[in-house]
Amino acid sequence: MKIATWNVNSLKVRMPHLLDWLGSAAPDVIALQETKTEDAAFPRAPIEAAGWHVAFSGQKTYNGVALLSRRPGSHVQAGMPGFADEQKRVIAASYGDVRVIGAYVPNGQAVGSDKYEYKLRWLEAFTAYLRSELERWPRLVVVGDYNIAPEDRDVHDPKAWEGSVLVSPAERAAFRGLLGLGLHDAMRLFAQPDGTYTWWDYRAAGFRRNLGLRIDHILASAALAAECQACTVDVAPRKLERPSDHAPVWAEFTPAPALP
DNA sequence: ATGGCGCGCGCAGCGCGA
Repeated sequence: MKIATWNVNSLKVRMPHLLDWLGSAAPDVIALQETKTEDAAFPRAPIEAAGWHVAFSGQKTYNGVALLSRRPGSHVQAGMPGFADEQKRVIAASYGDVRVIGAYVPNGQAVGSDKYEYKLRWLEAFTAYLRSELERWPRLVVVGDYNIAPEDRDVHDPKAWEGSVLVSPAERAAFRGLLGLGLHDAMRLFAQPDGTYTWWDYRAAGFRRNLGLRIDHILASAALAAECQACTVDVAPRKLERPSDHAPVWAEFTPAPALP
């Protein structure tokens, strides 16, 4: 089972890139972030015409998440129960016994800002939510734009970024808290080249110079981490005309064959 | 990298992203 995540930075604008990538990469499930589309205007037709089932939770202009899958999901849930939030940032569905949660973690804008405080509160609620989801769904994958670069090796210039939003100690502690639930960073299950990132600033030729951050992640519960065969960033779509500033990330999970 | 771009909204220029 191939599970992917991609912050598309506007689903409407990125539709051609998305459909191309779905065709070539052929994931079973992909989580999208920053669809920036209210539900009534969600462009289901071209997606369904390409053979995908969809679940989505969006709003005008900002945020918005979706799950696209080859087979229909069950137990679809938007948002986190018990955390009232106008901002559409979470959607979950199950595919067989595999639970997939797609998340768009708040950016936080600047350390100490109201948006940063909201980010930390949000991450606290997310941690509690994942704890309860793990109890119900031991085969859990949590994917999305976490807006956190977990370690210095996930940052092109750790000195320049030190202490700023996306790398601040409190954000990194929150990320470690997610790992502490028993989730595993799928990318780190395999050796990766130095300078493996998932986001590059549009400005200053950030991508060409590989001035990036690794902030999009696939976290897998122990049961699924044991079945993870690969995890990769596909930078190809970032090279296209009018790209998203994020690249898709995917992981392949294959259960061990049953003993004879 | 002080910013530089790209998005939505809406028709000018601003808020936001990371």
